[in-house]
Amino acid sequence: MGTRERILEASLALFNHQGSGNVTSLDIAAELEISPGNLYYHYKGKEEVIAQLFKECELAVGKLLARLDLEAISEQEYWVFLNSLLRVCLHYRFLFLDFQAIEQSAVGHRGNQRLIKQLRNFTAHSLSALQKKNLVEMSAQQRFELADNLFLLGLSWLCFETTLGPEKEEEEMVRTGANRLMSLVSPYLKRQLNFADSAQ
Amino acid sequence: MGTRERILEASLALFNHQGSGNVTSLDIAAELEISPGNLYYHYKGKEEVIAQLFKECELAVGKLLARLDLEAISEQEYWVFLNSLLRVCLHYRFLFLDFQAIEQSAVGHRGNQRLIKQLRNFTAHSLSALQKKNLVEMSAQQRFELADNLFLLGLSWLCFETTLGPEKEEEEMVRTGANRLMSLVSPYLKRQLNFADSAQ
Amino acid sequence: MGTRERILEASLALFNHQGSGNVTSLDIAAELEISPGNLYYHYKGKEEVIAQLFKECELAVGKLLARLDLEAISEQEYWVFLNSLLRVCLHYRFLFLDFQAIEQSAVGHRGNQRLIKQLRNFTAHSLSALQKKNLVEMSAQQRFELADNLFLLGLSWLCFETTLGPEKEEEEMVRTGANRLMSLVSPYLKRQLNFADSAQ
Amino acid sequence: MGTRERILEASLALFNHQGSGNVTSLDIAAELEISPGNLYYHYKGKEEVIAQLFKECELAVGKLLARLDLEAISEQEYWVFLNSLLRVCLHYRFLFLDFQAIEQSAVGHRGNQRLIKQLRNFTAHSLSALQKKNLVEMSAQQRFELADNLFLLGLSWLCFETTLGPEKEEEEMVRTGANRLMSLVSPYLKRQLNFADSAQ
DNA sequence: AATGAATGAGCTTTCATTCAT
DNA sequence: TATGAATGAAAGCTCATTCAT
Repeated sequence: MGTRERILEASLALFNHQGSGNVTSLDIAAELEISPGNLYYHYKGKEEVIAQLFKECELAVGKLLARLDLEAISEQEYWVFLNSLLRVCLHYRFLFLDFQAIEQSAVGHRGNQRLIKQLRNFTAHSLSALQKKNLVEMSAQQRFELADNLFLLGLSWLCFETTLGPEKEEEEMVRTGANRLMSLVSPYLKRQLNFADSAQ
Repeated sequence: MGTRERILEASLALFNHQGSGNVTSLDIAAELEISPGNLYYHYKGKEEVIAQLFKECELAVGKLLARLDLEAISEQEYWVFLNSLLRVCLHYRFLFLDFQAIEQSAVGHRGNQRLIKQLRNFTAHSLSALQKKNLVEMSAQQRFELADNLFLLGLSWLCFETTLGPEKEEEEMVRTGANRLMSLVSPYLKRQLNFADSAQ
Repeated sequence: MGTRERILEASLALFNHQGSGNVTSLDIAAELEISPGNLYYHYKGKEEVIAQLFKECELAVGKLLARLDLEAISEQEYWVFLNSLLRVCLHYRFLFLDFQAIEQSAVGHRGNQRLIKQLRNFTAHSLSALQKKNLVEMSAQQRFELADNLFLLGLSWLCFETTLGPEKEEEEMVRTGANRLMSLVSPYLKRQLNFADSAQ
Repeated sequence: MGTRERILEASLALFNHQGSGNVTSLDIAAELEISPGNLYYHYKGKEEVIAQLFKECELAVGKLLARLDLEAISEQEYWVFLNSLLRVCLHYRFLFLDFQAIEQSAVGHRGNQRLIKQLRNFTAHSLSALQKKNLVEMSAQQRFELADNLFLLGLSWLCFETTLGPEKEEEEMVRTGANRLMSLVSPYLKRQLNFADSAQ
């Protein structure tokens, strides 16, 4: 793997564990055992590394959402999709945990708003699709509130699982998160959804 | 008001708006138009200011929770209480928004865990009380999940309201937050709760 | 003398001797035996020090020129004045020697152009005054050329005296420079000017 | 053209436009679209490039002066020669503009002094020749002063034309410079010199 | 209590230069 | 010849903290 990629990888790991504000560019260089000059040869600074990671995350989320046809997919497929989405967010979790810091940086406001919008659209559309399939029963007001709550819980779950809770395997964390989200929807369901195959 | 208090006040305002990581001790001194030396006369540093604010917050939450007898209070009283609790969290919101940063500081881990525990206990006990009064109907598993979700939403609502959403009055924000929490409980309620008087 | 002033003084000396490009902010701090942090406490950086010195120079030149009434003064007075002006330029000579470097800096273009304009105006007005007093005889074209040449020689004399020539006392240098300028005018003079008293 | 030559050419252009101090070795490599390694394959560094350019300039000036027989040439020939000399100085102008920087470099002092000496000799000899031909009338003192002034103006004219004045064609600049120098001599001339043919 | 100049450690960044390929 | 990743020294700058007054 090239140094450019190794820098991203190591930075992501450090950012996720210590928060981007607690990691200096020398830390990253030291972790990779490269010189500070070499780091700056590949990226103009920590800012640019974060920006690149942000792009990666946005791209990954975008790709997932692009190929999603909420009205066509089965319940099992939806469950798999939800897990994938949370997996991506977990992978780039420092972006969500250090929200305020990122917000004030160069990537900043614009990028965040775009990403957030995509995720909020996803929760809203998910509920709409459920309703069209006559799987849930709720008022427009309830649907609106629930979509927001799902989105927020999707973000904060990261915080809970990584900062507050006990250490877990990533996959275990993803599953827990997805279940947590589904538990918000479940009281409105007309029947139990069938996730049998995938929710091993 | 004494300088010690003014420092806390100004620091809190700056921390809440810019994130504790983006505020230097000189910023605080400048805001108050006092010398940096004077700041250090009163507190050993930014860390100690944060620690003091943390203590204040913990104390405020503790006081609220101490005089709460969940089984004895009316629905209106509960509503009032919930608003008060969120008001306190909103007041000290940087503590929750900069969670990871605080976690790594001197106040750090211990304190956070204590505060978090108190809040999680509160959501769990609230649901227990509702159940004892036969106002909700849910399984033990559901109760457990819902308590966790309430707690998480209580935390993340802060992030949403202050960083993501449009600017609002503090009281407006508190009410929105409380409603958001209640919307999580409402599908399980046997009857609409009566918050009429206080939810002006 | 305060540290702010001592910084200016030491910087000016270093800049004049080594060229502003060959002096680092640490050099200045070392020269004064103060910490780099202290230097930055007083000035945001080398740029700001240069900007301040530039302002001082511009002010000094401006003050001299402001109280000059070319048509009213005697030949002796003019000679004294010319010496004063060259003394100021010599004092801040790095500004003229590192012209290109300054030009590209923050103070840069604007400031330089202003200062240059003042000095060029001075040479042009000087010749006009001489002509009004019927002391010189030249065509408009000649006057224009000579004014430009005087100005250029006034600038380059600094280079010659400090970089190329042998070391001299400042006062000696000033006198040499003034004589050099006068030697450009002398072929056009109808009679020898009387600087006797002051040209000690 | 070989890479060695292209490096000199590109460096000269960059140095002339931005000043040698504001051009890094990476800038030069980037301008040529070659790798920094390749630059260092041909020259040990920026210093050596400057040294080489200095040599070229000294050589060019030397050649011009070597084949000059001041007492034998016509007025037209002298005019052509003067233009050639200024053309060379203009071509390598950064050497004169960044005088102080060059002075402190490896090429430095020695080289500068040699080059300067050649040029000063030229102005002095030019005036002597004019006098021998009985074309000017001046005292020894005047001749000495004028020679110095011509030399200084020859240097500073570069600064004026490139940094201060409006943009011009190179040939236009050369002609302006030569005229400027002649205007210094003209008051001493017994008759107008005949440059008719060449001063198109 | 309060001031504000001073410190020094450590961070970010730049750049001339090297070296394996 | 040429590449371009890598190095390391040094510059610029920030900031928590101290200290004499």
